[in-house]
Amino acid sequence: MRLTTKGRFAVTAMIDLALRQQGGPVTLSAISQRQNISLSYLEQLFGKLRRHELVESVRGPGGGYTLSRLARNITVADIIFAVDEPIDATNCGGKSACDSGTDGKPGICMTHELWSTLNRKMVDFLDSVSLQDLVDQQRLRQIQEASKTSGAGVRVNVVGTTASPLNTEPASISL
Amino acid sequence: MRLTTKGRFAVTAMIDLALRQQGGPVTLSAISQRQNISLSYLEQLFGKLRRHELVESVRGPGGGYTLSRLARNITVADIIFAVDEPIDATNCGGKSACDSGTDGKPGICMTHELWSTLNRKMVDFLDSVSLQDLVDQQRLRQIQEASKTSGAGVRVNVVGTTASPLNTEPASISL
DNA sequence: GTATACCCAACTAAATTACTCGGGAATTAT
DNA sequence: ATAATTCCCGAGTAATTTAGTTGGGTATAC
Repeated sequence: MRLTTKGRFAVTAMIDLALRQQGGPVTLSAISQRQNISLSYLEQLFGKLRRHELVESVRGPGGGYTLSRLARNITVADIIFAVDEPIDATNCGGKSACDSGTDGKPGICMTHELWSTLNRKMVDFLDSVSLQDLVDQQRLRQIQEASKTSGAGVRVNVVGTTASPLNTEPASISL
Repeated sequence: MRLTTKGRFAVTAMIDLALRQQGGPVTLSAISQRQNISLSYLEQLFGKLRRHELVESVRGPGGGYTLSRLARNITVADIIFAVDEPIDATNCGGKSACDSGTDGKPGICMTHELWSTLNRKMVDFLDSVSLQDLVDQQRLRQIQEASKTSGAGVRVNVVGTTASPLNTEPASISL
């Protein structure tokens, strides 16, 4: 699992899409302007997202992209794997004396195994965070931002946010 | 936080160092041969690790590198940050109309904020995994590997492994 | 039939990765 | 002293990735 700015672009664009798609398909040019990502780059990313069946496209005027599943059922790991196909982590693949150290000790090829546990844990973690979690978090931020400018005291009870690694704050927040 | 093969090389080399340093300083050429990483590349990585005070160097014959702290007190996040200094995640830094969307809605600059929660959670996770956790995991694998070849039934009680995200298996394993 | 919008392939500049080369400087052993 | 070992450092470099451009298409709504 790699984690680069490419994956960040994809996740950011998917959050933008999830936040806006209730009004019909969202165009890439709109996402491009809002998120400041070049249109052609978005086209490439969404080509991969579509081929991995995370989004669906509608052509023609009024067209754009929609999520092909509920945001709750799309994980960050799904998005990152779609745009950033995994590389093989072996760098001694049949190359040299892989299973014998030079010091005579009964060496095991560590390079194959050392990273795997951590990598699997990372994937598990990113798979536990859904797009909906990030959308909820973003909506919370927007509400908090609005409260700072208005100054009016409003109590908002956020429901439907299931327990997730991202929801460490209580669901009911005072504004 | 980026997660590339560069960070994987650094973590792998640090596990190798932690596994061997009880016999004095470990040379980079030994790590290079065992882990199949070029010596000069290791020198660059360990230059950064040393400047971030994760390792200490001893020059001359019999020299090499040792950990500058206990493996328990070095986290994966420490290593990755040392070799892969973080980039700024803002791509609209003072560039254009950052706080107003083109659709007239009271847009907040999402690009600044969208990734931050996930990124912080990733850092928290990688900061919860210590080098010692990975060493313990690797030692367990070596014992399990040895038991497959010998076939003798031995019960090993692994102590001193504090609870961590990586130690999901019971500490006492039957071989 | 025209504007919208997705679709696609090739190309490119800049950055990063992983590595090589060629020297130093500090330390130990002889 | 001298030699061997090992860290230290900077410059250079081929391959890859990133992020973007260009220039076309195709499907659809009006």
